[in-house]
Amino acid sequence: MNIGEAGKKSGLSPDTIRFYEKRGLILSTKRDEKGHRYYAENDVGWLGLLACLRGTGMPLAETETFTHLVHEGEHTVPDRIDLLENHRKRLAQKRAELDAYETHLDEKIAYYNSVLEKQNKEAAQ
Amino acid sequence: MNIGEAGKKSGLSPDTIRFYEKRGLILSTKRDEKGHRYYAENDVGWLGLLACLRGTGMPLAETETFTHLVHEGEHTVPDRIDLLENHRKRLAQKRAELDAYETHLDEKIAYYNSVLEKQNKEAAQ
DNA sequence: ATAGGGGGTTGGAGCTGCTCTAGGTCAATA
DNA sequence: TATTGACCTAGAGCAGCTCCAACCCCCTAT
Repeated sequence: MNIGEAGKKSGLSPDTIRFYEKRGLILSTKRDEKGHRYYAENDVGWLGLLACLRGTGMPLAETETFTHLVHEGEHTVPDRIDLLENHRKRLAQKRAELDAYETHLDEKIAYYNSVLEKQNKEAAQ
Repeated sequence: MNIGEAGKKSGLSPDTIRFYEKRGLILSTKRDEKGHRYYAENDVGWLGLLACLRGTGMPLAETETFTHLVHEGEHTVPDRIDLLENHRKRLAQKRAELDAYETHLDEKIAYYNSVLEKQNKEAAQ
């Protein structure tokens, strides 16, 4: 499939895929006779993983490290697990922070609604 | 309190606070006789709200809009509610995406652990 | 009294990670 | 045939910080 479809399936924009390719984050980068990139289902899986890692806040440099590990072969599996588990821990922290922010936001909305109610009451008098 | 303490309490770095000030996002920007910024408890509350909005992904431009509404006075309360509720909806979407990514990540880790186990079994033979 | 450390100030450069633009090729469609 | 649309490239632009140099002021220790 072409880069547009691969983008839709994986959740990355074509621009982002090309950018990642330059940075060495793409495992397979084949071209057809027109020079256009094409991807197999498998490749889209990899793109989806990149989307997942980046979308959960893994820095690009670390995503690069992970890609290198994958390139190096099966003996790097323990290192990959390490890297992903560290990332998962960070993600848990980030989620806790997000929860706190969400509560804060809800409280603010509730507060503004109470202000609005008070304003309406006063206007009715 | 000074900018360092205000930063710690609100979750923003002093650099970020100064940057927001340039962008017009800070309600109160008083200085002491040395030219140093100082903040009251109230101001820190506002900084904390900024941290919350930005930390949940509200674009800076929209945060600016919100600040302008606050400056304009109490009659903008309905607009503020609108803005915050739209943001909350976006946040819910973002959270759903994050949940999906987290599942994806966990699956990947589980997969790598199964690979590792298989490798260990083969090595033991 | 002076040297060092720890806080603050400024303007501006640098960084990350996209995202968009200009200028081009090719294939199909009105 | 001309326009539409999807791809290509190199490189500029943008968001949102983050860091740096160069400076000021106050305090403590030598």
